Amino acid sequence: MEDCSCFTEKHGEIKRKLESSADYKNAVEDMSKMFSLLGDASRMKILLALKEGELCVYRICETIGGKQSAVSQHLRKLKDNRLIKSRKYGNQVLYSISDEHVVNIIDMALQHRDCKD
Amino acid sequence: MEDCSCFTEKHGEIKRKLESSADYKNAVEDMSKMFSLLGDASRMKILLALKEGELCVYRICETIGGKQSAVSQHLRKLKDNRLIKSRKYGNQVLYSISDEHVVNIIDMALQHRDCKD
DNA sequence: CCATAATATTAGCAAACGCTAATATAGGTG
DNA sequence: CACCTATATTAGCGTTTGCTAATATTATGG
Repeated sequence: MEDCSCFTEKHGEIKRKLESSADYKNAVEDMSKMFSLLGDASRMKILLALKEGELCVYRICETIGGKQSAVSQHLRKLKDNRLIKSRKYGNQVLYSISDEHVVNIIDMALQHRDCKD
Repeated sequence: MEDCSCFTEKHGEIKRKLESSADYKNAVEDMSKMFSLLGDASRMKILLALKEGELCVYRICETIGGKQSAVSQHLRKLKDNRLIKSRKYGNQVLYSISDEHVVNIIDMALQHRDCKD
């Protein structure tokens, strides 16, 4: 346990950063927060739909097959964390993906999935 | 609502797939499952540590500052979902990242984070 | 074998989460 | 203004999640 050779200098660096770098700790929090938002099937469906272009709430519900209230709550979370943005259009609100990184991450996950089949 | 112009052919395609393609539905489930695993700060720390090379459980605990039991449970989840793999080395078990896609996704998220600062 | 070290597992609990149903808000139209 | 449509918000509930503490398992060394 003391002579455990698996622990390298690079691991020590991570340990140090996790212990004393507020910046690194924030990065970890932010990343896991973002992933937890992607980690829900309903929100993933919403993002997959919005990847094809902006949509109003009603159409999102229709596309993913969810109730308006639930969808609205998901949209708020996604928007609060800047994964999506919205604009008003008359009576309705049009949502779209705000961050291309998100698209890239989802695409990469899709690829990842495809490779396994 | 009926004449809503935001809904395009591509959205319709997503809708159709979500309704009738078992494959697509599975992909959505798998992706969100994987993201939910990344969506926990403790597990993210573990993966960041393992990104630097394989580690035994004791050292993982030390690196991320977590209790053995909790870490062990996280490791099991990560392993069950093939994000990490393990090999026995005498008394101990060495864990490492099993899927390079995971590394890529984390790296991309790190980039994403850095851009925001 | 026995003792110890490393890891895994289990039960129980508190917090977080996602959903539903109900209600509120706000814009568009007669 | 009154009404209707689109969206947002809230409260309440059942489920899931991650943690701790305790216990079990497995391997090594005397």
